[in-house]
Amino acid sequence: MATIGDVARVAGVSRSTASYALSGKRAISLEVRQRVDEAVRELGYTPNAGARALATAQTHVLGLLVQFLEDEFAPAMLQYMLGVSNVARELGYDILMVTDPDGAGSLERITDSRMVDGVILLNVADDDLRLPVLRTASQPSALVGLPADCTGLDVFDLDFAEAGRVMVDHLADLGHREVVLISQPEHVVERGGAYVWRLRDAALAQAAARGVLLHAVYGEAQQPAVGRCLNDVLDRFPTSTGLLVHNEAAAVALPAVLQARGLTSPADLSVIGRYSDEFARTFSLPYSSIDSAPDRLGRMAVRQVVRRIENPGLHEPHVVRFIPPELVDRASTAQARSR
Amino acid sequence: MATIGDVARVAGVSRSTASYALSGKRAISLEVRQRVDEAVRELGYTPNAGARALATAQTHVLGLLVQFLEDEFAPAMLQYMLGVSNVARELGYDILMVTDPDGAGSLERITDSRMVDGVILLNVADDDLRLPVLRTASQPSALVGLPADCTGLDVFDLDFAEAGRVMVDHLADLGHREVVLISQPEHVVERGGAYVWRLRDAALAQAAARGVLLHAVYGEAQQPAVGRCLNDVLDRFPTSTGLLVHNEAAAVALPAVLQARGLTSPADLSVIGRYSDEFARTFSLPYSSIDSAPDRLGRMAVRQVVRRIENPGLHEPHVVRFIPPELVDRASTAQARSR
DNA sequence: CTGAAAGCGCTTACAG
DNA sequence: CTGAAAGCGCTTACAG
Repeated sequence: MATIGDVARVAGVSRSTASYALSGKRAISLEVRQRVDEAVRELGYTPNAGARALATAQTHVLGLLVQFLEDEFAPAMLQYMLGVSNVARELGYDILMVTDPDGAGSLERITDSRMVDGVILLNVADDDLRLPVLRTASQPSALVGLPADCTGLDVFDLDFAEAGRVMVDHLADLGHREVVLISQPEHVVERGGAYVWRLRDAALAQAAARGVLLHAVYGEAQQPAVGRCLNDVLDRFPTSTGLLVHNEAAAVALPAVLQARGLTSPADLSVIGRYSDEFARTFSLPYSSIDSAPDRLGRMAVRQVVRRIENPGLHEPHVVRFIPPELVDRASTAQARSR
Repeated sequence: MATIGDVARVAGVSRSTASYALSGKRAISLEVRQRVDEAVRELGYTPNAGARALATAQTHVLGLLVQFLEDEFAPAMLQYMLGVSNVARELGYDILMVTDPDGAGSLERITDSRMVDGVILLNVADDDLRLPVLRTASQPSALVGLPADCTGLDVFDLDFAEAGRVMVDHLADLGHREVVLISQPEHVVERGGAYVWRLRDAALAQAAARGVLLHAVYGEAQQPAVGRCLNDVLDRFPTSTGLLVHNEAAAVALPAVLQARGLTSPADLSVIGRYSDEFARTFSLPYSSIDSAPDRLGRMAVRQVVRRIENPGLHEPHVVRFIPPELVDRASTAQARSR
């Protein structure tokens, strides 16, 4: 493999001149620049990333920490990963993907060894073990998901509380008086998935305020439990006219369950989910939904990390940014009537 | 951040001794080893990955090239990615994930700049633009998926031809005389997805040999086209008693379609899919299937690349390895009867 | 506008 | 069993 020394020799200049000609960091005579460019072409020269990283203390790599947990629906995570990866590439960064179940350990490893310039954390838990590591790391980072303590962290998340209110308001406005909310499995909450109760508690409060009876239940994440759970809920709350689905696996399973019971939405049941547009397309989900906007959140997180990486001077205060929920109407809700 | 120089100073030894004490590459007195270990702990020392890569010409990073194409079902790719990522970690490698649509360009970039020690390619096309790049790269690589020309490449794939035969045999043995095969969208074939016709052609040949009338049709990859297509197929071939689904999106959509038409499997229709166990679980697919074994293929590919990386001496011939299809019985097939 | 030199943080022959 | 030194391939002050 050709080195910059080879380029310099072929172009008949010093290594520093060759380097500057390539980086454009100082003025170079047209003639020299052309000779260098020519040498680069001739040799097929590409700078060695490791050497550059060592010299500049910048790897142009971002760590992406994902966890695939049993009680979460894996395909939903993919959306976030792709969002992050695509934006990173636009901004000139590569992605080191870490799927290790021992997130904290891996995080420490990739930051301490300076493999990455910054880090993006997905599926953040309330009391995430990775956060202490992150706070002592010297690289900037951003979270997608809200932990209990945001001190010293940049955090991006959907405003789940507002999402809960929007869902309830939407059905209340249509005259629904009894509604069921199916959340993620209870285990997700125990593990620190605060978004579950953030949405649920706000929904409950709003329901109370609007005079709506809201039954909040935990769902399941894997089949066949999901299907059973949905049937169970429909059996237990026969007079409910609305269904809020804060659970991707349940949303995916719902069409078959409704069909089996001879129910149609919105005629028999008004349904609102919470998933991205892309997700709805992939699984052909016919329900209106609060857009979880994974691409947008991924984009915000990456941008923020890159800003901090590239402007080490500015010590801007850390931000906690909630994006407002948007209801994508797929005509799965209607005026309430009894089932 | 502490360097090995700091460690050496604190331990009162030379940098080389500190380095050897850590790598274990030469005998070190117990006392010195302890002093070095103590210094490492005290300073929280972690070797700088870039510097090590420069010195050893090994990054311990593997490139993982994935493409998310419109006409493929994204969640199916995830299985392969996780398989690769997990095995890589077991073997001490990190994953640089590249999702760039310009696979060839990205591949050249990460190999030429020596960001990776080796490369794993997913969704390989018959005439894949990335292959010429791979052949000139100095790092070893492995493909999951069979291209037209395997020269100089290590290739791992499911034996799709045999899979087609197994599917047909299974139904033929049960007395089915007319069967439909739904493949991936035609566009996948045009793009070079040879696995589609490898399975189809073998299925057609076997069907002819067994006296089975096999209708081979292309499916769709996205809703709502998938559902329409399935209904269409069931309308067009009303006397078929078996359905072979070589199309993840169609498999996911099938339960709802059958239910809507009042059909049950296997009573009304014997169904065999082709997807992994994990996929079946995630989507609650009740159909027997040829296991696509993404984890196993990922594991084989990574192992092979790592073997080549770590034994640069042995110039073993390249391998093209097909794994034999296994039918996972989920009781969705039965003796043929007319619909 | 260009060059010689130092330095980034490691590893590993070479010497003793 | 240990150390001094060279080298991996870049970048970037320092000098002219």
